[in-house]
Amino acid sequence: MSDMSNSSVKFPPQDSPESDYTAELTNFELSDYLTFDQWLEDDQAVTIFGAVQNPVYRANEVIGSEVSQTEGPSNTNESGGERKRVAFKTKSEIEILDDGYRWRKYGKKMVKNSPNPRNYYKCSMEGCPVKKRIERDREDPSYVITTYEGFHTHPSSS
DNA sequence: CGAGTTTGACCGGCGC
DNA sequence: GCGCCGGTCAAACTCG
Repeated sequence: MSDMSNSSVKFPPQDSPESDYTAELTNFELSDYLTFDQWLEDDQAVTIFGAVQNPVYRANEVIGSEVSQTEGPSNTNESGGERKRVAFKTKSEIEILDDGYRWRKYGKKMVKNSPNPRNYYKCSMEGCPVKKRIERDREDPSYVITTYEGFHTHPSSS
């Protein structure tokens, strides 16, 4: 499968109405093998998918803003353990989405509940605790589940 | 030559 | 206490 004539990452929102993605995320069913602390709200998801062609890039901005606003009023404020885990599903044929950051793959694991392997990425920048987990949907291989953990403390440099 | 990828091994938590 | 399962490490290899 190599129908990617464009070198740039292209997302299919143009092909389908964004409302379709909204419904997709709204009716998304959380699998048993997936345990996320938080999923993107419908509103955020809609904004993300309808704003740019690269939802991952938007997701990073959303995560950063959310953490900035969340930091402070926390009854369980761990010492320097501020990590935000956000996950969302995207319809894409490729799993390596260019979000403006450089990632280094540090592991691949085969989950039992899914015939597809799970890839573990970490930001190449040292001091950046951001980790990314990419996995394909078990029922819809056309969908890619991306999970971000933490947020970048440095500007994106592609 | 170096950064990044690959792959199996290792480890720690949890359930039984 | 043992086995399963998910996550990480690290040595070797590949590619630019």
